[in-house]
Amino acid sequence: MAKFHDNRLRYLAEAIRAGTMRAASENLNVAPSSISRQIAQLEAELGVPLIERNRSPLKLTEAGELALSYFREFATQQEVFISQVRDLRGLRGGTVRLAVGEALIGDLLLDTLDRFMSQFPEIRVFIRTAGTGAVVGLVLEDEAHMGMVFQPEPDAKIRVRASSDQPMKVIVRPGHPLSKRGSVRLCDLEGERLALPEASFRIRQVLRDAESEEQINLTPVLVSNSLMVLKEFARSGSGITILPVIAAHSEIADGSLHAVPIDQPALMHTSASVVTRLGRQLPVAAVRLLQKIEATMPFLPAP
Amino acid sequence: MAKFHDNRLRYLAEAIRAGTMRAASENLNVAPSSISRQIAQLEAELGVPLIERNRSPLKLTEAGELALSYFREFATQQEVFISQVRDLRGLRGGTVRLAVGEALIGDLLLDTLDRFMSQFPEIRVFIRTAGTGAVVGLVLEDEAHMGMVFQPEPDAKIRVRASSDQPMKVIVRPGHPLSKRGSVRLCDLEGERLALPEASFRIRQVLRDAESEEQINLTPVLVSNSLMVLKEFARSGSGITILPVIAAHSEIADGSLHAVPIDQPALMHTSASVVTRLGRQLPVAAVRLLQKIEATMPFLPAP
DNA sequence: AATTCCGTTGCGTAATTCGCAACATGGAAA
DNA sequence: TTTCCATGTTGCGAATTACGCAACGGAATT
Repeated sequence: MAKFHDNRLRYLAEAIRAGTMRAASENLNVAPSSISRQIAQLEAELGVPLIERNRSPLKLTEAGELALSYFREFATQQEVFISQVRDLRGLRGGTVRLAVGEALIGDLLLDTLDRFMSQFPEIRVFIRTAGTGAVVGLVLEDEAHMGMVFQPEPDAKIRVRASSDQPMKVIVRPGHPLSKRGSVRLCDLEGERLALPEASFRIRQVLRDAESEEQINLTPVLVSNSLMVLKEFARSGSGITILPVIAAHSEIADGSLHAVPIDQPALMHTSASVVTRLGRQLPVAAVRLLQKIEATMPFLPAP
Repeated sequence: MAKFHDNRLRYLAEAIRAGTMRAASENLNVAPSSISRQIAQLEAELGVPLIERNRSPLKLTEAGELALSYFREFATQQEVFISQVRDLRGLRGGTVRLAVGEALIGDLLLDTLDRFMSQFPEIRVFIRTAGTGAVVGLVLEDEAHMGMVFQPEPDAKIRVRASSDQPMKVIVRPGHPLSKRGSVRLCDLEGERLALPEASFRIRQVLRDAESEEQINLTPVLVSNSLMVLKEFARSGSGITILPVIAAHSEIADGSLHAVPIDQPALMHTSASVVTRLGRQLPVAAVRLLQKIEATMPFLPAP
């Protein structure tokens, strides 16, 4: 009977992640020879090559892909198990790895995170911010337990645990002519000095869809990869920007910015979601954080 | 980081299954000392006792239950993985373990199984017959990949993959007075000489529910744990019996027995189901058999 | 009180895995 | 083309780990 000493697969996974066996050997603090041997031995046991030889960076064969996804499943299961045991011992520790889209990393999230961490002081939290696509990738590869993203594209391997409406609105300085209006249409903005995120941002993609539906073309005068810059641009009165409300939550709350609804279906029905990989069990610590987020933030449980 | 050399958990699982470490040591062909040591070491790594000492047969602690169910998950995942690799190598082999309720083990199943086995000659099939409850138990403990049962009780951990209506009917010899009628009511049978399965059979339990709804009491003159005996009793003309139609499928098809519908909701809406453990992935071989069963037998895909 | 079956522990042995070093190979730069 | 650098692979001795055998202590049964 095969004995998949977990090291075999772990070495394989790290070798792929790092690109070369030698890099993996440093990350894992083992000799390169061990990596090579264990992978070769695993191939012998399975009777199938797992990596394509004579290539750099390392590339998996079809069987290798199977092995890697099996290892990921195995690893998350083990993580859940040891987490449950720890919890049963009364040790309330644990680790949560969270990936957050740029638009959502604001006071709203940080406040609930603060409360969470003071309620469970032993739980360590890792937060990684990235673009929507990268966040989804981190979740799919089990490098993050949960992801919080704005308007993720539907994906069969992604499970939406919670989601809340986050319409995109025009963000203006109080006193700006537009701030008087109850709502604006997209074409009303054509004359305005507009600041927008870079084209890679999901916010921008959603906006582009709306533009083509309205058959107009918005050309920004300022483009940035920092939402802070966009908001500062609006606050200074130099012009306006368009963001999901959560991205400017605190500024809207303290009155330094004002949000005007846009009368455009594609922009009104956007939402922010908490997502996990489909089929993945979460460690106890992650479950607690998820519950906290569902309870504290204006998120509604998914159907 | 913990290294759960799979042996540790395998020894624990077998020790529990067998009841004592010594019995497990014989089943696994290892010294009893190894069993004891590996379990002790696992406990040390986890920091939690897994079995209650000074007890015979061995009993798991709460953490032990966690460990065992983790091991089961791990084992089925590994099985799926090696099965996928085998399949990818072009070796069409594999093993399917099937648990079948007594009422369903008839020509219908055996014929489709025959066709399946000649289409995939390299796949080995294990069939185990048992009562409805035992079949469900085998599925829940991963000792069978799939179970085929008559009217299983709803269970949160059980997933119904397919199911077909299998009403219970009166089984009589052709020419019997009842065989002329299009349907009978339960009270019509009170005077008849009746043969029924033992009280432990699910068939009998369903029937009992129907009796109390109609407020009558059927007393059999013959009780057996063999459905064959009941059918022979009816065929000889000594009396009648009540069975789901699938249990007498071949006899009804060749005309040696006749089935008369019973006008009683609880008996008309019974069904037979193919079930698996919720969340369990199936090896390729098992998937193939499942597809065959869905396609060939009068089963409809579950919603 | 004697017996039996159980789990546990000490100790020497066998099997795996590892690190170090030398070797083979392939692609990029000179 | 040749040189050179980084990578994967293999040989060998050391370290770690799992194992079998035998003896021991405890609990239940006869």
